[in-house]
Amino acid sequence: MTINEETLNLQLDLSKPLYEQILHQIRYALARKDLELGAKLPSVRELAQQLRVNPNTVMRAYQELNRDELIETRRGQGTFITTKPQKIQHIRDNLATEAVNSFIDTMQELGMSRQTALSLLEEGEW
Amino acid sequence: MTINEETLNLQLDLSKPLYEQILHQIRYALARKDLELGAKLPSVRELAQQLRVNPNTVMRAYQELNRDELIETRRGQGTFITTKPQKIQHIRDNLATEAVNSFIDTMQELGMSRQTALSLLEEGEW
Amino acid sequence: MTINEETLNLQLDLSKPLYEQILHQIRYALARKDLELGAKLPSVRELAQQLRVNPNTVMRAYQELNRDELIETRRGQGTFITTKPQKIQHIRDNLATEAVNSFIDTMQELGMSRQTALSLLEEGEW
Amino acid sequence: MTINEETLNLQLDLSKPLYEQILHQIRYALARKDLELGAKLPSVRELAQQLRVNPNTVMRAYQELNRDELIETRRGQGTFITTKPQKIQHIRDNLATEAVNSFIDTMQELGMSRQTALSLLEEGEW
DNA sequence: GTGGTCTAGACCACA
DNA sequence: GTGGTCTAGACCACT
Repeated sequence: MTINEETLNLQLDLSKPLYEQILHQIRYALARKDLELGAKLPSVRELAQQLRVNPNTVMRAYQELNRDELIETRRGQGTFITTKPQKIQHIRDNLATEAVNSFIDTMQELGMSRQTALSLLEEGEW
Repeated sequence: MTINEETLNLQLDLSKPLYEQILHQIRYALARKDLELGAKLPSVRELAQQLRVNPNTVMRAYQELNRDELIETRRGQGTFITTKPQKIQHIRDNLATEAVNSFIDTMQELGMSRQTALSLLEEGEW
Repeated sequence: MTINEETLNLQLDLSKPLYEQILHQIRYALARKDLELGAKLPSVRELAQQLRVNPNTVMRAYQELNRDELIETRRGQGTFITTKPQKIQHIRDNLATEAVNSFIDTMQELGMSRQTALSLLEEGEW
Repeated sequence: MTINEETLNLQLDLSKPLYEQILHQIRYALARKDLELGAKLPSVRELAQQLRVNPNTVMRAYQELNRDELIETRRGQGTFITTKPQKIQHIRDNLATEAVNSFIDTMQELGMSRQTALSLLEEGEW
């Protein structure tokens, strides 16, 4: 029912924007359906302390997740994962579609045929 | 033998770094093998004027392409596309590999199987 | 843990490209292993003020060091020396090899024997 | 008695300043004592045509050699190599000393001992 | 005319 | 406060 920093297992690379990394990793954990609906997330301060980053940095990530209604902040109670499975499904679909489109766009920008692109993908390591 | 702005057909979005867009678009045009080896690119000032950006912005893009030896600048003469086809092939391979890896990484981050990923790609619009 | 301008002790000659001199001197200080790994360099603005040059000039030097991964810049935090000793060793080896090759090339271009070159070196002031 | 472009055998890299390359190569050929004292050099126009560069570029190189009195331009007659062997010896010594000092400086800038520098040189390919 | 360096100063992104 | 992008405009180096 309560998610700790260990479960999130956030890995930060100091050379890249921290709030984007936190945002990205929580968003993908949600999309992967690894996290229980309605569960409580660590508080901003708590997470900030554990990650050794400025609370504003964590707050900014939470705010963006809030905007997408993937999480819900209840004043005085804390921050919780949405209870609406369709929100999760929605973001999952979006991220997948975005990845697909981006891949197709890039291959087209390189002037590669669908054929070629697929065969390159086959060769890739999964 | 001389490439004009029309051939490059650069499209700029003012909300993103301009020099990166110029860099990206010329790089992909080269990787697509659309441009003749050894051909002369528009001068820094000329392209800047046509794109309505500052010459320094164009120069920064050119300098980065120079670093990768995709183009060659000759002071007093202008900027030219490399005459070494292997440099072009190299960047083409790199960009394709990068796209493939990035796609695979993202799908794995979403917990999707190779199977699912491929079927999503099949559905995509080419 | 923090490096100041005094430690770097940069000497600028206004008749040569400033950013190259800053780049050169920091690069050699790193190669000399005079600077602590992971230490914070002066901020772009701070160093610019102390050297009485434009911040862009300092930034350009920092960016090139960044490209070689000798330093790492973290937006909002500052600029730090790499923590990877192999990067430092690598640049040290490169700079030494370059000096050796350049010397040999020049002596050969003058048609001097290995013998003669070495004896000239012996006479030189160390 | 007359030196042609073949004897000079100039190799130009278009990506670097042309006049410097011409200057450098003639200067080193002289220092190497490869060229006969008093011999006639190709005319500015002739050399420019053969190298496919602008005559001004060749002229600039000749001017600098003139300044050092390594060559002598006689109006209406052409350009000739100096007849004074001491001028040639002088430039030879200068170029060698410069190479030696530059090598020593660089090694010192890398904090390397005379010992280390010499052993690196021994390893180098001659 | 072509590229290269530098400045002053504005405005944005991140912590 | 720290780095990043962009502009306008000056001056230099090379062909």
